Amino acid sequence: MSIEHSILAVISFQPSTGYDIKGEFEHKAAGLYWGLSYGSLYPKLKKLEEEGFIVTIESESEGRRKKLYELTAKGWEELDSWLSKNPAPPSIKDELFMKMAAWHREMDLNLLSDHIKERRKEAVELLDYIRKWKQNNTSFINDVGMLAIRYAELKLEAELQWADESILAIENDEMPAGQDPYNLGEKQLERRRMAWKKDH
Amino acid sequence: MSIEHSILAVISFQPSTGYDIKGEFEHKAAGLYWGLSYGSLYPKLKKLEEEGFIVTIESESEGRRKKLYELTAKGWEELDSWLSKNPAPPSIKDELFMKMAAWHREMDLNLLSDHIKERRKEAVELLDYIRKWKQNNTSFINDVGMLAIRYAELKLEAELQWADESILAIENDEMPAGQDPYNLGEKQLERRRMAWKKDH
DNA sequence: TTCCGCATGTAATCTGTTACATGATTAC
DNA sequence: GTAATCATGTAACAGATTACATGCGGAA
Repeated sequence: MSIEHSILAVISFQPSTGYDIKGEFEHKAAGLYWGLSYGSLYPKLKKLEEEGFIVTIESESEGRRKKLYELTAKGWEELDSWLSKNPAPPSIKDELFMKMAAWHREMDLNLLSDHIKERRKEAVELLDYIRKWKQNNTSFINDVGMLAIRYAELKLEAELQWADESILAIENDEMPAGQDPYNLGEKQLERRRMAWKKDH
Repeated sequence: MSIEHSILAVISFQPSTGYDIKGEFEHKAAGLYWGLSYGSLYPKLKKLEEEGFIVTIESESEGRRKKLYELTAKGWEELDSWLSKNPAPPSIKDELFMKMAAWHREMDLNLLSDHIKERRKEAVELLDYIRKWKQNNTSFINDVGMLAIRYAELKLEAELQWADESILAIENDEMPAGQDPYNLGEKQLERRRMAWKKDH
């Protein structure tokens, strides 16, 4: 039920429309927590209203069709109870990690270093965005929020450090030594050759 | 199609059964890349075989029913092509981050520090697991794989550092200053009180 | 002989996205 | 006047999980 709670969290900052909420997930969050699409957002808002966690406090204002949602007492209680519960461990899906784990001897290392450079670029951009955000004098960020931003910053700095180290290692051919007790690396090459012969 | 590729990647290490693959995602990966359930694994293996990326090389061996899958030439090609493509940016879903962003003045900070301590504990365990893994002399890890492990290590170390910093900050009441240009913090408390009065 | 690990699979369900449909307001 | 942004919503589809169903082999 985590997405529903995130919606309650966004509304807790200030009464918001579905559109506002989507924006909050798109920009502020940029890569730090997950996004959501209108296709799931609007049905969920409807459900949260039916269940009494939120209410529409404004509708069809100034000729323009819009619904501003606000938390009810029940909504605040639910938010507090969610905040109190131990958060689930982070779930990370990192294709770069998977690809490195699967990288094999016949793959060009320059390709990998391109991937890492690209990742580095993304990290620099995000880091830049976050650093501006925390002193833009526009967003509401309380002291705990600052701790959260520091969390994101440290992780990105670690990513950057790793990227620099790794690019250097690849370019200077100073890769760390692996381990291969059953000689699977050699067997892998052999299996590849076999597959090739068989299928061609 | 990323999960399918991860399956090909696991088989590339050595011919594997569905059960083996599940295990690889469960243990080795522990929090570093995503898991998958039998409910999606077996249908995908079937599909990959139908499409000619993998073949069954052994079946019903030693009386026991089992299927060992191996990559075909087409499978190796698909794997190489996937490795060559720029990996998608990592997707992170971190409830702790969301909760901190939503933390408000009426919430007890000791609860938050408990959450962070729990997170710290998880990070220590994972770090310990990874450090043992990279010198267990049992797993096949090549030089690029070592780079991947270093990646995970650095991120976990950053997490640890942040946790220590943050717990200290909370306990010594030395929280970083936030920003609140529109005084939303005060308004939030007022909105809470209003909701309470209205609904009770 | 009973439990645990190995091993495969399906059906119901849940959760979310993409693409589509609609329309008002605002900035250029 | 026209493009971008604000704004809400649905239907078809994609993707994955949970729970269930089955059964062998080895260890205690």
